[in-house]
Amino acid sequence: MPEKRSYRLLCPIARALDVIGDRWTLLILRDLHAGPARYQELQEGLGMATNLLSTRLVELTAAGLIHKPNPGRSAYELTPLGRLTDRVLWELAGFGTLLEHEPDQLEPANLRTMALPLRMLFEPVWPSSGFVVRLLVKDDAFTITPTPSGVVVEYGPSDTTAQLTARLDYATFLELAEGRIDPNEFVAQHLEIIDGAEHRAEFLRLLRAAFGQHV
Amino acid sequence: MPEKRSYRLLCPIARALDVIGDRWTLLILRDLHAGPARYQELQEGLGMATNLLSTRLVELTAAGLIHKPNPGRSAYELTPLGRLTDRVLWELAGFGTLLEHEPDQLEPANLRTMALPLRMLFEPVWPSSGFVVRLLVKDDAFTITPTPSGVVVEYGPSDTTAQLTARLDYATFLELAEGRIDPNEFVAQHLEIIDGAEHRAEFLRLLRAAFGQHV
DNA sequence: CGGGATCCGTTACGATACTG
DNA sequence: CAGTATCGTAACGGATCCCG
Repeated sequence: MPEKRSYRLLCPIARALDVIGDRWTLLILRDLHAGPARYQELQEGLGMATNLLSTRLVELTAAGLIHKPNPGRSAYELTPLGRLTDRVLWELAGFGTLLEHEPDQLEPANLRTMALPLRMLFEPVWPSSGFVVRLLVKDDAFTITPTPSGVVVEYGPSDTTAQLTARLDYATFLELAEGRIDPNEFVAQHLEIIDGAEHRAEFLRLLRAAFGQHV
Repeated sequence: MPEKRSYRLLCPIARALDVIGDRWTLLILRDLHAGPARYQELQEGLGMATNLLSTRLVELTAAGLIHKPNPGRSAYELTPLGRLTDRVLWELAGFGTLLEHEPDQLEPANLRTMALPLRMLFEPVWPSSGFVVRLLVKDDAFTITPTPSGVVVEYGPSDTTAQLTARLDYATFLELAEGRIDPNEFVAQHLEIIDGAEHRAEFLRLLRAAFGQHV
C-alpha cells in the first residue's frame, strides 16, 4: 500500500491539510454537515468520480472524521471530530462569497451546500425556544431545528412537525445564505409561506437578527 | 495554455477551493501572513519544488491574493483580499491542533507558521495602547505590534523598538501558540526575558487574557 | 439497483538540472 | 537569486465492470 502523501511539517495548518486538504475532501464534509448521506447521494451531488469518492471515504474514516453507523446499510455520517470541521467550512464559504463566480459555474449544485451556512447564520440568534422551520426548494427540503446545544440543519424529508413551511427558488436560497439579499425583501417577494403564516413576523425578526449580526 | 481545473459548482465553498484549495497554496498564504517574503524564503521555508511555487505564485497573483509591490525586486506580499484568508487559516490551525501529529513530522518548519496563530490569539485582548514585544527563536525574530486596526505580527528583524524582548525555544513556541501550555508556567519556566523586565507582569496578564478568552 | 472496484488516458506533482 | 525545463511518478477523472 502506498503511503499517504503528507507535508510533514510541524505546523497545525499543515497537519489539518494532511487530513482535509485533498481535492474533494472538504466538499464531501460539507455535504455530510447536512446530515447522513449515502454513497450515491454524495457521488451525484458532487459529480465526482466514484474511485475518488471511495478513496476519500476510506481516508476520512481512517482519520476518524466520518463513520458508517450501520456497516450493512451504507450511510456515512460525521463523527464528533468530523463535525468540528464546521468552522473551517464556514470561513471558506465566507471567503468564497467575496470571489466573483465564473458564468460557467451554473450547475444546479447539491442543496446540501447550504446546510452549513444556514446553521452558522442562525446559530447566534435562534434561541432554543424557537420554532422549527422547513424550507422547500424544488423537490428538496431543509429542516431547521433549534436545540439547546445549537441549531440543527438537516437535508431531506423529516418527520418533525415544522411551525413554518416556506418555498423558495434556488437562486434566492443562495443569496439568502450568502447574505446578499435584504431580509425584508426576501420575505416580501421571494418567500412563499405554505404553512404557519402566523409565525411570519417572528421569522422575519429572526432573519433580521441573523443578517444584522453577520453583516 | 491549459485551463485551470475547477469544481464548477455554484457554491461559495467550492469557489473558495478553486482559488485557495490547491496543494501548497494555503501554506504559501500562511507564510505571507507573517509579512512580505521573497521567492527563496518561501521555497526553503516550505520545502516545496520550485516549479510548483512558481506556478502557485502566478495563480495567486492572477486571483488577486498576492502581488509584487516592486516588480524589480522580488518580494511577494498579500493584497487586501489575500489578507482575508486569515480566518480560514486560523480555523485550519484550530482543527489541526486537535489532530495527533506523526512522530516523523519533526522538521524544524518555517517560523512564519506561527505568525497568524499569534495574531489571532492576541488580537482580542491587546489594546492599541499596548506595548511592542519581540520574540526570539534561534536566529529568528517576531515583532508583535498592536495598532488601532489590529495586532500586526511580523517575521524577521524589525527597526521598531520593542518594550519587551524575550527568547524561547521552538517547542515551547508551538505549545504557546496552540494553547497547550499554562501562561504562568510559560512565563516562569520557558521565557527568558532579555530586555524590558519591567513589563513582565503586564505581559503575563496579556497572556492570561488571551488564553482565557480562547480556551 | 446501490455500492463500490478496476482499468486507463490525462493531468498534476516532485526532484533535479539548468538558465537569465 | 529567481525562476524555467525536463522527466519520472503519483493523483485525478471518466468509463466500465463486478458483486451483493
